[in-house]
Amino acid sequence: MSIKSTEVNRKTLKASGLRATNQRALVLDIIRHGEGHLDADEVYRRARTKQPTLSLSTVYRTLQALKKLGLVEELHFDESHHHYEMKPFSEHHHLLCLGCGKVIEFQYPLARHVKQNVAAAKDFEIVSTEVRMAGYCPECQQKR
Amino acid sequence: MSIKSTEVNRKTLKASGLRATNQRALVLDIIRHGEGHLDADEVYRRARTKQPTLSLSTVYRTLQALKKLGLVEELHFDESHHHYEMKPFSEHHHLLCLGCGKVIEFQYPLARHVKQNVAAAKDFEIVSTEVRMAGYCPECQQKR
DNA sequence: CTCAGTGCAAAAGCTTTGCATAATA
DNA sequence: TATTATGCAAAGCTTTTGCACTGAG
Repeated sequence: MSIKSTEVNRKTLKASGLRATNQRALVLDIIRHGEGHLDADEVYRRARTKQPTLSLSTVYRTLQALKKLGLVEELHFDESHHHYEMKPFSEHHHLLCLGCGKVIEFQYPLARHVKQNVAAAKDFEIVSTEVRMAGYCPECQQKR
Repeated sequence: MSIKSTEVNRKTLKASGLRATNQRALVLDIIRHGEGHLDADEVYRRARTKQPTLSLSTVYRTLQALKKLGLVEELHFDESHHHYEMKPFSEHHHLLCLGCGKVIEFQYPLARHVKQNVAAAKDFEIVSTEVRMAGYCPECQQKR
């Protein structure tokens, strides 16, 4: 974590009305640079390398706080735990490999169109859209 | 649970290579007529009214078995537990109300098209597609 | 008769919470 | 200084597992 990104994160936190603690700046930084989809435990393990006294409860509490602020998104891929990532400005979607668990993001430009259609048909005010696909990546296709 | 539906379920189970126990027939029946999205505990509670000795572990084990067979689908809507429903022949998708938690299913005919596009672009062999949207239903829009 | 399936109880994740202490604004 | 946040430990929920017993084929 660079000094600079810490600064940015502290500002983000303050702007959101939260106290800018080292723990929160660190968690935010890890998710920001997390490339993909970190679960709480992974965030915890990475954070401990920088700040060994940090507790898992703080990670969970921070994740909840960031989620509530809309800074971070909680994803439900697999069976038993959640993943977190920075909330994107352009919506993006996920491709999950059933063989190796790899997650690939993709853009899906038709999403807005679908959203409008469904909103009109169901009289729903739609806040978010997610397309999830599962299958086998090239590597795992060969293995089978 | 009618005699008839029990019969159907027993046949389904046998055809799948599982032993047709009363517990399994009952669980399958509950999901089949479950209108929407039952979690394990709800299946358990409903099942106990018919068969009070049934255990929660059996419900879980049956759910896993049915999922593995592809008869039942496990959904990941909210935070801490799963929902189950019969796997449809035509893919369908979900609209979740953030106000009241109601889940609405909808068809999305473009899914196949999207699937082909993504499969081609990513060289992925796609097994399943799910579109999930979250927002506010008409009732909850008024309340806000 | 044999083996798959069940019930019970205990364990195993993941996540949340109570409370005293520490740090921020 | 007045809160808000943290760490620790304990509890809570959902789900899984070991084992002896039961029931389906």
